[in-house]
Amino acid sequence: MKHNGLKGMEDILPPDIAVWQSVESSAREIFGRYGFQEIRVPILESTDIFIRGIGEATDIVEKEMYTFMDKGNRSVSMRPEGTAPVVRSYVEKNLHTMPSPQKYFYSGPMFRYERPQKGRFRQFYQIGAEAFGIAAASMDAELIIMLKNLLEAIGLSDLNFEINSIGCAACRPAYRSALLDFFGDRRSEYCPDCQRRYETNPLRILDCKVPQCGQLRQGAPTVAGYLCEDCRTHFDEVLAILNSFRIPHTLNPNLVRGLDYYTKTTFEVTSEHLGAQKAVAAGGRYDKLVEDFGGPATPAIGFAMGMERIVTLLKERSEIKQRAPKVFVATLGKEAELEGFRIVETLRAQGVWAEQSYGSASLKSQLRRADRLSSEFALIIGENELRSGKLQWKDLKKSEQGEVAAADVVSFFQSE
RNA sequence: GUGGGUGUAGCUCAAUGGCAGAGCACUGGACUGUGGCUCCAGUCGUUGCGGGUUCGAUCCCCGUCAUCCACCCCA
Repeated sequence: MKHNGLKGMEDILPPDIAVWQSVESSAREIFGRYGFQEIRVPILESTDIFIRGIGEATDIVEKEMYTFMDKGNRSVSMRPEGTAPVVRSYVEKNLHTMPSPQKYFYSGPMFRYERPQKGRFRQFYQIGAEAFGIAAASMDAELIIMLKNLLEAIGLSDLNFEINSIGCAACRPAYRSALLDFFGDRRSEYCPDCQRRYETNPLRILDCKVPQCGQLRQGAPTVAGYLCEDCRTHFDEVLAILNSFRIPHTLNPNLVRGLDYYTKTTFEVTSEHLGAQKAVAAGGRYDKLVEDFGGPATPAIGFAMGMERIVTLLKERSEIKQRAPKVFVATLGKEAELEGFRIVETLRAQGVWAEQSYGSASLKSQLRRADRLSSEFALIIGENELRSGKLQWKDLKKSEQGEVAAADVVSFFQSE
């Protein structure tokens, strides 16, 4: 009986895994320089932290969560994103008592029950960063610059940075009602999805892809005109810093983040080389969330990167190189086999990747295996070599061969 | 949840209403202790599954499942 993995759940195998590891280690390295420390939070959380955090009326909460009752009859959910659990932890562990800002990053799987498509999976991996305690625009800018530095470090420099401000609790209601007024006039002419959005999330009408809707919304009020004094100056400062650091970015007044908790700055990094799911990273400020979770009023901002999408781009850009052993030890006869095993272990103990041939086979087939592993060298041990104490080495790339004393094998391969 | 494309060997894909194929990969040999290149041979299939039409279906029809892409939504 053959079993299949679940829909939208992918295996990550070598050699791809090397790309994942290199992105993760770059993230660790660069986040570290910015003072972001790793935080590991559970995959399973009480359902209500996502309802509170992401928003009751969002698709994620309404229809995409893996939610079930545990054996204690509590409703639990597999995390569909990382911010809500981190905020829960920040509040629960009283991390606001630590010096501000507190900066954290996380890495791991998220789960959403959606139809898979290019760049979208039911289990997908995010690396995210969250900074708590600073309201200043320099925090926004620092986070965006850090993200850019990371993406460039891993070899992605042709990405689009889009940025917007969606206001705060003080100014968003006015903007929202202005939009409702505008859309309401010709509401029946919009697509069915937009008519639904009119009720659920009118800001979404702004980035509807239906051409008809694009026409109709010409002249719609923009968020810029409705930002309050505080949001306006904050956004201007963010942009001013990005400009002074020469960080290319596009103002996108239609950039609407779907999660309820966002305030003020929102941003998204997209690629032209992906399918419809082209956002490789996205984030924004969420100045009210900590308070909503029962903590002290604490401004915060964060982002998350979609690992699969980043790995897709990196794989397009360069061949993944297979790891290959330094030396493959081929042996003939029982005695040589044991001696070979000893040498392999000695090499490994000294940090050299060595492979052995596991039992008897013709020398030909052993060398064929060495070649298939792309081993750099073969080391041949047979009766002659045992007798003389001189082992045959062969450089499989250059097709050169020579001998080396058994006692010198380690230094030979270490220096080669 | 909605719409469309695709399901044939381990992989990439042919084929015809009439015996299911190729390339790659794999194993062995040519080469008895020397890989790659070449040549030769060999292994691998309920043509996704179920039903229907037909003398006969991998092909046509219906259903179903899987998968991919797109919508919705989102990293």
